[in-house]
Amino acid sequence: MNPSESRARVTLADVARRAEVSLKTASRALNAEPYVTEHTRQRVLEAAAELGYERNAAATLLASGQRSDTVGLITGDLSNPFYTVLAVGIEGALRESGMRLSVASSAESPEQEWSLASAFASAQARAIIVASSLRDHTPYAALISRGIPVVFVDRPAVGIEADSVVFGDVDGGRAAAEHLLARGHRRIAFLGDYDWLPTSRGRLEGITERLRTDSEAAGGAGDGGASSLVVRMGVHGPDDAAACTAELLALDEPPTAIVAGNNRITLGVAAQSRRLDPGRRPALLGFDDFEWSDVVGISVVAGDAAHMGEVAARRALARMGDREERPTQTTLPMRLIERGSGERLAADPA
Amino acid sequence: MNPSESRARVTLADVARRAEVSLKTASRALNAEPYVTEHTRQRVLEAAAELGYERNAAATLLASGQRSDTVGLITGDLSNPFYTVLAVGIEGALRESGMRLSVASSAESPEQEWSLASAFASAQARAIIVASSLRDHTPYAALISRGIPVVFVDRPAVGIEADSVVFGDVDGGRAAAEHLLARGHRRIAFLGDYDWLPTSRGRLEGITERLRTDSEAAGGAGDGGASSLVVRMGVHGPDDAAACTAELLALDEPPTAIVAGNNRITLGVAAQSRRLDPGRRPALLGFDDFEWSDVVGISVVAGDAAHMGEVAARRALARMGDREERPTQTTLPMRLIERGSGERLAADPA
DNA sequence: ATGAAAGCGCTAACAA
DNA sequence: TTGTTAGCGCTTTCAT
Repeated sequence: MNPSESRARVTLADVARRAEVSLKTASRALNAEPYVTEHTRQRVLEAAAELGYERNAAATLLASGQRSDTVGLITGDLSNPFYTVLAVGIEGALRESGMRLSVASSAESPEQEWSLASAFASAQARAIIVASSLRDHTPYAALISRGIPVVFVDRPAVGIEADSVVFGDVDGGRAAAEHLLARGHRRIAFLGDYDWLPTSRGRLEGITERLRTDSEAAGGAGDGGASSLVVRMGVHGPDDAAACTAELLALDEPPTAIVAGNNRITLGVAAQSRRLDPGRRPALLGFDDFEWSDVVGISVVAGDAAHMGEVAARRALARMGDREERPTQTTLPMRLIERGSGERLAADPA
Repeated sequence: MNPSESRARVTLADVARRAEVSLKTASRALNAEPYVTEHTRQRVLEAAAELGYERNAAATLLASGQRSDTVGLITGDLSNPFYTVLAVGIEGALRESGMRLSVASSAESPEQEWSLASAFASAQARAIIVASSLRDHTPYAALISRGIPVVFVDRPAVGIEADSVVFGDVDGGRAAAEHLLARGHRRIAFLGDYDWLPTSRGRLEGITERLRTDSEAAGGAGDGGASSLVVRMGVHGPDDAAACTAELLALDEPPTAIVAGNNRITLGVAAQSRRLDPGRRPALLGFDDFEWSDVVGISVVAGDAAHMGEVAARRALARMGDREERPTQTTLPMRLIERGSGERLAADPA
């Protein structure tokens, strides 16, 4: 039936037979274990090469009862640069320890995410790192208790105690508000992603808090500058953000500054605001950095995604050491990077 | 030793015991196979849930002799948007067929790449899609003959006959040259990545060819406009590209137009050229599209990466159907997208 | 230094 | 409809 190729899988037994040694000896030779004569080792290696032998990972895993050397990463969007930079950070840290990274995407679907997590678990993944789209993470408790370390990144674990590595979103929000207030802005808009996302909430919280403080001070001093915040949540993706920006700019009293809740939103806002005369564009402050931000001149409040990845990977690695320590919550700093768009002053009220 | 958790793995046997059925019945119930009473199925499912059972994928794979439902993708750079968009395209197509995608990065190392490919193979991956960093792909022949479909994307297979899906780089190069010539440019620079990369070579080839044609015509007609091409290959990454751009612009007779060989190079060139007065910036034409290109106003010659991913995935899927067809070479079109930077005219020689 | 036997957790044939 | 018996390909004891 089969024209030319020898399709039958080559097994270790085949190699052993060809090298005229026992199964175990072949196994030892191939695994570079001690107690094999150099001579026999060579014989086995040759036989394996001639036969085109390739170890069956499933069998190895099963027989040894070990877990694989792969760590799974689940993100909601393979193409979001934030997550890909995160992935690079994770990979670098894992590589140092001889581990591999397998990246999968949930396409932001909670069901997909859980299905992927289960798949990783049943494939004996060594650990799972997840930027979760779930609102509640109790299901993950089962994986953890089964001995699979789970590290939550970017979005903290909800409903269970687990390791997580996140950015200081609230502080970031405060910094953003502070920055704009200092430049005279009193009508500020915040465009945030889905409002159940911890990042969106945190960033908004920081902004709100800082503006409230300002308003109170203004009220007390009576210097006339009570600030107002327009909030649009549930803005998902660039197109949505562009539409929302257009709407805001068409208001009677449009905001003089816009804060974009993440890199996708920043793109939409920038695209839309670019249609205005340069002099009439609102100040723009984005969350999360991106490669072109420098060229485009967009100021951002951002954390180091690659570093977040490293930290998360190390946490996972540490957990593999089977230490029964308490879960840790790591918060990484965000900082404001000035590039022009966020430094535009509020126009003087004519 | 173990404080609180019941660490022992729960096996199918445990579930069967608890449900008071045989191993096989439990297996059938869990796999939704026919010939199980609704009643017993429920019992088994409950038992599994109570015990926190999770199937051991390694054992399943081994026992069934099947391959897994995962397709592996190997790229050189997890964070390059070109590859991540490609990955999204692949994933979408695979999802329709119930397959999963596992993405891994070779960090552009040939050794890493081969190690990953082997790992995918021994993990029973259903197929492998690779944007290869290898100069020669004969090693992949072994995988293919072992029954694992391998599809080469972005860079064609070298040294073996295998499926590949690439862009029409040469045509793209021609289009780029044509576009610039039409706008009066006669001193053009091309910054390309490593010169062994088929994409770099092809793009350069197209440009060279078109310019040669032009020069011959000019020579014949004697209209004075023999064009010159400055080529810099081995330009890898934005920083390198920026440095190279600076160097070119400092020439006595700097190029009036720059063609950037890929998206990373485009970034570097744009960043550098931004330092000049707007009126003095060279025309810029990049290869490969990227999200911010529209906002930044950079003209590009690009193919549809997501579509490439889909096509590659479908090719892989088709191969899984065990058809012994001949390998196919698919070439996808690139088109030129005008956004401003590539339409600047060559300054009149004063 | 090498080998024989047992079994990892599961599914595939067969019975019953 | 359910259960029994063999393995899948490999690594482990425990000999030799």
